[in-house]
Amino acid sequence: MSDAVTAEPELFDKVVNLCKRRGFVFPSAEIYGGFRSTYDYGPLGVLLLRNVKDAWWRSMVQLRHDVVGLDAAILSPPAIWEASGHLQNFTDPLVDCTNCGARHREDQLDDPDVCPNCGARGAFTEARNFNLMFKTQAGPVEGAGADVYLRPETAQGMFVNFKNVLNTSRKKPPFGIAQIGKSFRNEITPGNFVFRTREFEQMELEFFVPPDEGQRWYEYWLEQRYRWYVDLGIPEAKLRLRAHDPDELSHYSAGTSDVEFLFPWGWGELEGVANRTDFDLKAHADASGDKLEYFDQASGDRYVPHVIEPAAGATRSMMAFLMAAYDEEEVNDDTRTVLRLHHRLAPYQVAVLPLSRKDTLTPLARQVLDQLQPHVMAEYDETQAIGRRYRRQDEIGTPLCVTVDFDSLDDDAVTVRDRDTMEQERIPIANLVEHVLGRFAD
RNA sequence: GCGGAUGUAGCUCAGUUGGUAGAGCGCAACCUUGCCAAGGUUGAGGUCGCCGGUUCGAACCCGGUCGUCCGCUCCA
Repeated sequence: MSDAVTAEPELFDKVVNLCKRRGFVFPSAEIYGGFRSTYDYGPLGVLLLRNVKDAWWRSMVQLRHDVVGLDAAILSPPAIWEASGHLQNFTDPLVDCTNCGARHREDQLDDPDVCPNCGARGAFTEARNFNLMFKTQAGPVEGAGADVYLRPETAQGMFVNFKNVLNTSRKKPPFGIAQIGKSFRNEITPGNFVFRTREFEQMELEFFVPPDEGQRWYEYWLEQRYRWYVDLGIPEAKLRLRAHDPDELSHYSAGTSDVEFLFPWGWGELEGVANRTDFDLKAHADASGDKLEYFDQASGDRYVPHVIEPAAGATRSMMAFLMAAYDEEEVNDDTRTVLRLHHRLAPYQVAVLPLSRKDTLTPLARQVLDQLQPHVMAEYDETQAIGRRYRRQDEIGTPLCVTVDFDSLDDDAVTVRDRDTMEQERIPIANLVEHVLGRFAD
C-alpha cells in the first residue's frame, strides 16, 4: 500500500499522530497554548533527526576526499546580507485591499492602483515592508548601528569563510564546504507540520568549481542527491526531479532543480540543487574588498570559482522518511503498524527484551544491553507481554529485537527477531554484536 | 493578514432541551502468563484552549482572544 503513486491525505494524520503519541515531535510551548510554526523534537525525534543529519554528513563529508565541514555563526551583521542580496530580495512590499481584504505584493501589480482580486481602485493601504529575515539587536543598547540578523540560510557562512577554508585545508577546486545548522525565515505561511517552519535546519553543501565546469557538476550533484534519498529507502515512485522555470529562479541562481517527494498533500521540495555561478563570491569580494579567488599554480589561471549548491531541509527530509516508511499490515485480524525505516535512520537499531520480568532474566538482559550499546542505539523494555513489545518497536521502526528467554540462561544464546520479516533466529550471545553489525553493514 | 473548518483525559472520541464530566485505547503497580498488541485487580491523569458576558447554574448560549488544519506571493 505504501507503493501507491497517488498522494494519501490520510497518511499525513497518521504520521503526525504517531509523532505526537510516540514522542517524535511535539508542538512547541504546548502548555502555554502552543507557539505557531515551532516544534520540539522528543526522545525518538531527536534520534531520527540526528540520524538523518549523520547520514547526510557521512555521505557528503566522511566518504569524500573533496569536502570539508564548517559550522558558522547564526548571528550575523547586516553587511553579509547586503552583499548576498537578501536584504533587498528577501523584502516584499505588501499592500492590503481595504475593499476585499486581499493582500498583494505591490511590486507584482500591473496597475499599482487596482486590486486584481475585486477590481477596486485606490483601495490599497500603504505598502508595508515584510522582510523574511529575523532581526534583533546585539549589545546592551537598543538602536541603530547594532542590528543583527538570524541567518536565513547557512550558505553565506561558507562563502564568507571561503578563503579561511582554502588557506587551512589544502583543498583546491573542485572542492566543497558542508554545513548543517539552523536557519530562520519569517515565512508568511508556515504549515504542513514540520514541512515549513520559521526555524528550520538545513544541510547545505557549497561546491566550488572552475567556471567552465559548472554545468557538469550541477548535473553530478543532482544525480548524487537523488540517489541519497533512494538509498535511504524512499521509493523512486515517490521522488522526482523538477527544474525551475527561469522566472521562478532565485536572485542568485542560473539554474535550479528540486528533488521533490510525494507528500500526502502532493509534491513538495526536499532539496534544491542550484547553480549559483560566481554570484556570491563576487558579491562578497566587491563588498568586503577581499579577493575571493583561486590561483591555479599548475595552469597559472586566476579565477572566481562557480558554486553548485545542494541545499536540503533536514526536518522536512525527516518527515519524508517517516511518511515513506509508514506501513500498516493485517496480522491475525489486527493492524500492525510498522515504520520500515532504514537501519541508519531508525531511532533505535536494537531493542533488548527479556521474555519475562522475573529477576532471573534481568541480569543477563542487562549484560546483553551493555554489549550492544557501544555499537548501536539500543532500547531496553521489560514491561508487559512480549508480543506487545514487538509491536511497539515495529511502530517506531526498530529493525531488530533481541529477546532473552529462560533457555538463554543455559545455552547463552538469544532470539533475534526481524522487524520486516517477523522471523526469528537463535544467535549465541558471544556472536551477537558481530551478527547485529553484520546486518547493518552496507 | 483574508475565507472555510476546528479546539472535552497522553491518543481517538461521547456528552441528550444549559444542572457542576464519561468510554475505548494507552500509561503505572500487583497477580497470572511466557515469542507476535493475552486475562484480572487497582491506580494516576481533565479548573471541558484562554478571557469575559448572559444565567440561580455553562463543556453546552453570546462576545473576544489564542492555537490547529485546509485554501491564496514562501521555498530547505
